[in-house]
Amino acid sequence: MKIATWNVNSIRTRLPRLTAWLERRRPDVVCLQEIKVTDDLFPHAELQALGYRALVAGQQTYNGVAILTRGEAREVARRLPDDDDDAQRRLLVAEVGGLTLVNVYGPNGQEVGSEKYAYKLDWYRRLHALLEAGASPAKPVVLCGDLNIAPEDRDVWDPEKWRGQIMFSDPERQVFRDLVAWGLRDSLRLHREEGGLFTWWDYRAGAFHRGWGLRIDHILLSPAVAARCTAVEIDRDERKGAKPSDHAPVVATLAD
DNA sequence: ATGGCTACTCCTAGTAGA
Repeated sequence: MKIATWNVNSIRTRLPRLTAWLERRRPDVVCLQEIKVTDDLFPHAELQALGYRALVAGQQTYNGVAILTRGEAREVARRLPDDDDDAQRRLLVAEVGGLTLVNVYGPNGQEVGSEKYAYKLDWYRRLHALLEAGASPAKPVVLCGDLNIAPEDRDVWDPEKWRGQIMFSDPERQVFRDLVAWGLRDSLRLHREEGGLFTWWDYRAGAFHRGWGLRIDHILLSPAVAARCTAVEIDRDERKGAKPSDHAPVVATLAD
């Protein structure tokens, strides 16, 4: 079973690349972030043609998450407990293939100390509360998505330049450690120890070419799932070529 | 030294992303 996460930065703009990648990769489950489309305009037909059904928590212009599956999926939650109906669409929880799958698009935070930064930290506090109340690390849990947090120095192209900056500030890194402490493993680090494994590169300044990236997209697994995880890959080729997302997909393979 | 792109919108400038 292959589980993937990809911030596509607009599913409508990215549809040709998404469908080509799905045909080539054939993942069983795909968590998408930043689909930037309302539920009624989600491209169900194009994805159904490739054998995927979709759960969608969409929003106009900003945010929006979806889960694509080849098999059955049951929606469990589409917002944090204390979010109201028009809250930012950043969460989708489903039961898929015996797993509790938590698809996360973490707030960016804009700038350390800003209102959006406070929202980011509070959003993660509430996500942690959701996990505490509604899930157990003793069960098969997959939490994945664009967390907008680079957890360690080796996850940043220039840690000294980034230290204290958005996505790499100490409170944000603590958020990531809190998720791990709750009972999740950073799946990529089960297999790879080296630095330079990035999932996002700024569109500007030729950042991809220069290797100026961050690892902010993650697949976290509870121990029972981690034990089945045989490989984790970053499809960095998806950052190349015409009209790429600024994020690359991450794909975890689980043994049956 | 700075910013360098992309995608969105009751669109052609402003906001946001990260």
